[in-house]
Amino acid sequence: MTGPTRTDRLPVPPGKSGCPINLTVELLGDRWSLVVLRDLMFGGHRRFRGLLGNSVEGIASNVLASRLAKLVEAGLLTRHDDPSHRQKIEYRLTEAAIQLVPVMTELGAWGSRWLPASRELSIRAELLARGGPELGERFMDELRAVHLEGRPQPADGVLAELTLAYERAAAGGE
Amino acid sequence: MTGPTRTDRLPVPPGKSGCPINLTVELLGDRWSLVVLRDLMFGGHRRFRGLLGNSVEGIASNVLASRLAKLVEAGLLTRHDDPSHRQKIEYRLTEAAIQLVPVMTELGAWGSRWLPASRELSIRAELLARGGPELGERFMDELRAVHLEGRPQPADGVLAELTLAYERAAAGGE
DNA sequence: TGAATCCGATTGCAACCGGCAACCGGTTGC
DNA sequence: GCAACCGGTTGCCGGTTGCAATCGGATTCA
Repeated sequence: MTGPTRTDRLPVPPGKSGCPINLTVELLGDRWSLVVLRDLMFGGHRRFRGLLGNSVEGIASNVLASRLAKLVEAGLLTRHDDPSHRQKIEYRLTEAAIQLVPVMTELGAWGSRWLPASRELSIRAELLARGGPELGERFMDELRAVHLEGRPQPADGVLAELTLAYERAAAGGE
Repeated sequence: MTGPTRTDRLPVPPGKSGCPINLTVELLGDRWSLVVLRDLMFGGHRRFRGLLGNSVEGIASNVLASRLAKLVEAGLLTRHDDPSHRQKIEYRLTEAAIQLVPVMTELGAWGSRWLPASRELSIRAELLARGGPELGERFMDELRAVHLEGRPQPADGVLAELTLAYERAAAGGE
């Protein structure tokens, strides 16, 4: 149930180039879009303040606001009010965003191979890459359960495994 | 023979974040870097004028110049003088850039699924994605032969197959 | 010898984007 | 009532980007 049919395609206004790589770069090729999506996928944060403060890189609030708006408009995120707290807004990944998991996996694998990534953070990326498409599918199913169906984050899921491995490395390696 | 060892790592000046995804986005997450690499991989162009004029999107010459310089400095491209023509300069992919093939594959697959990519150009992306890691490895070996060892572009290689499929689609579909 | 052409860029200019810090109105818990 | 917290907004500024014109050198051709 992962392959979209024709009607699943997002209604994006036509650019000049029909090249799929170029279109993806036009949409996500900036300093922050993929970082925001990364934090929504792996960081567990789903609200403005969480995304603002807890990322390692320190995005500015105006940039975060504009990126969230752009990603919502592009159909990669949805906004959800929290009924218990009128001001709290949750951003959830859509199916299109969840299907970016393989892209993230490859980006992470490449970066951990060729760029000076920290060992702890590389471990998550390498685990995910080594797990192959099967692990990716499991992770995507987990994201679907949480972001599309609103289920709680499972304590024994893929993300928990990755985080555990990261924390073990951070504790043991430093 | 594709996994780099420790000494293969590029000497990139340390940023603030050790996250492999963020580092990759910092390096390649702009409007043009991946497009230039795409044209070097799939377009067959290896010189300034070819990259300037033959891409669908129309990059400006100053931006192309600065991207090429950045990619050379980052270790993703190398410059080669043409002995027969002192002004002609060939840009060739390095091993690090060649290993971006899986990233390109996933970006193309995602874009062709979720963005309004043209059918002809999507066909190449989908063929490459459907070929799985085996086709990716074949393509990377082909790129190694051409860009690292200086061999001529094989007429029966992966790129030729993809281009043929694209041309068939362009001719038959329009 | 000279002119046309091609080569990899560079320059000047305007628009835009990102980083920074201060601030906003509304909501919640105490 | 009040401090803390919520998702943002505003203004400022420097760097980056897009765009068009142009550059000096190298090659080709007559």
